[in-house]
Amino acid sequence: MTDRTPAPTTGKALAIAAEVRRRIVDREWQQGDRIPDEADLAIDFGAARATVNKALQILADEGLLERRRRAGTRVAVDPVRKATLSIPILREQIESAGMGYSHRVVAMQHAPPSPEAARRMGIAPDGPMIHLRAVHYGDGKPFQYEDRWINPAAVAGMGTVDFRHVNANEWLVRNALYQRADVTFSAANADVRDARMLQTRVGRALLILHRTTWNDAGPITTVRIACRPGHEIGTSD
Amino acid sequence: MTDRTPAPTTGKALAIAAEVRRRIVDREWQQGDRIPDEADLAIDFGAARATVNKALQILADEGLLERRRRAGTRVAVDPVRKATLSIPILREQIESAGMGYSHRVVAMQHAPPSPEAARRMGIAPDGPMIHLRAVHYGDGKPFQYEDRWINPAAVAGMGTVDFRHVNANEWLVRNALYQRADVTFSAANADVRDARMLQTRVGRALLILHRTTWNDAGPITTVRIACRPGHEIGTSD
DNA sequence: TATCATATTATGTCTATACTTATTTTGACC
DNA sequence: GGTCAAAATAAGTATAGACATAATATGATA
Repeated sequence: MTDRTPAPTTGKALAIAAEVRRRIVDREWQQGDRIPDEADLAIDFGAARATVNKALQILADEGLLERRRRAGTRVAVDPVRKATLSIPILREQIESAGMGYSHRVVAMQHAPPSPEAARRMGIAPDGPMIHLRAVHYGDGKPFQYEDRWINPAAVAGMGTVDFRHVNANEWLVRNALYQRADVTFSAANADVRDARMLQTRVGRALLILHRTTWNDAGPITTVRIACRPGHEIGTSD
Repeated sequence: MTDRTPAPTTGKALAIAAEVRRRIVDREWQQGDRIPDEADLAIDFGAARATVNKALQILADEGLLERRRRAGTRVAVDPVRKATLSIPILREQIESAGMGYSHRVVAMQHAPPSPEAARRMGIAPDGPMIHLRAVHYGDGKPFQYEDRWINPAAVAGMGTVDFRHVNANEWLVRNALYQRADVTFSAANADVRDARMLQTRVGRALLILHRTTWNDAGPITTVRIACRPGHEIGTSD
């Protein structure tokens, strides 16, 4: 968090991107300004146009530039930069923190999805699904309580898996690659069940993460994850 | 094969990426497998190696492939795919929902940062900063309560701005481009002040967003945003 | 003056080639 | 068998050239 290399200058394209970024941040090129075209920049920087193109693409992806054919490249007026959020497998997170990971399935049954689960998956609440509730522990202390619905129709071979003994998240990550995912953050006061599972008081504010994934065959799984009190999830860019 | 175009496959590189993604998702190439090298794929797909390289880079960025020089390209064992989180300007969010936006500064003073603010900015809590508290409304109802510290040393010309009348977030977005940002999500029970500002009860679970930005000159601003009860922030990929 | 077809232009994309770099293979040598 | 240096290899990156495409600028026409 503390080391902040101002110029990650490995590679000519990245060096050019860094220099252009500096000019924008230092307001040499102001918001809304048209910047020189790729051909000119290529001459200025002594690089091929393809290299300049790559550099400017990077900055456009960051949201710092807006590019349109023929119209040229402009510094974005409202530079909404995007942060990348990666949700690692909890086991790895816990183990990389030097703690021992464990995991306990609290309940498992076959049932039609709850109205909310069906809404998140964007389907009618009819077909039977696997309903799983589990707690993840680090060094014996509860870290996350998950309430998950799994659509057996979405992945072949799911019928033979006993999710009472297999970590559902990890199995799904490895065996049911999704094509689209949806993640939302919210907050909720712990209800009786949340409080019991996470060993905290009813009413404590919990960070709630809803995650739903889909593939060709439809929704794969939707899960509500309640994080232990005080937990933070961060993205850095 | 060729008549099946379900994905927006404009561009040869994107088409190749889509096809490789399909092979992975359909498990023709399994996790951990080494896939053919760029030169072979270039022949298979009838493309230049640079084009295949671009396609595979996309998938590596998505987290679906792991690439190492000389060692080749493998399907990721734990395909942790990344979601992109973009935090738009609240005014735009509210106005695009067809609501009227307004904004009220509750307090503004010059003071050394709180210990927590200093910690988030990674500095010693000494120099004077601007401390601002404001509420953002949509159709007169409170949407977010923000508690912000601004470092006047980080941006030239900040001294002349009266943040009582200017939207600090928008001014900063336009005038203090950052080079690094840090965003974390957490949850908190509304304290007396949160509850008053957001017109809710003490103890309600609130989604809290901490956001800190830096440039060359050091930290620009750090803000704690308390969202109205029930608010969700989502990312989709 | 307004409208529409045409030319122009900046970015988008692909290609072929070349060279660089990290890593693994190999093989000589002890 | 073990060690280490050299060869081989696959990705990383850059380049010049080419054509495609979308948007703008221009000029002819009504």
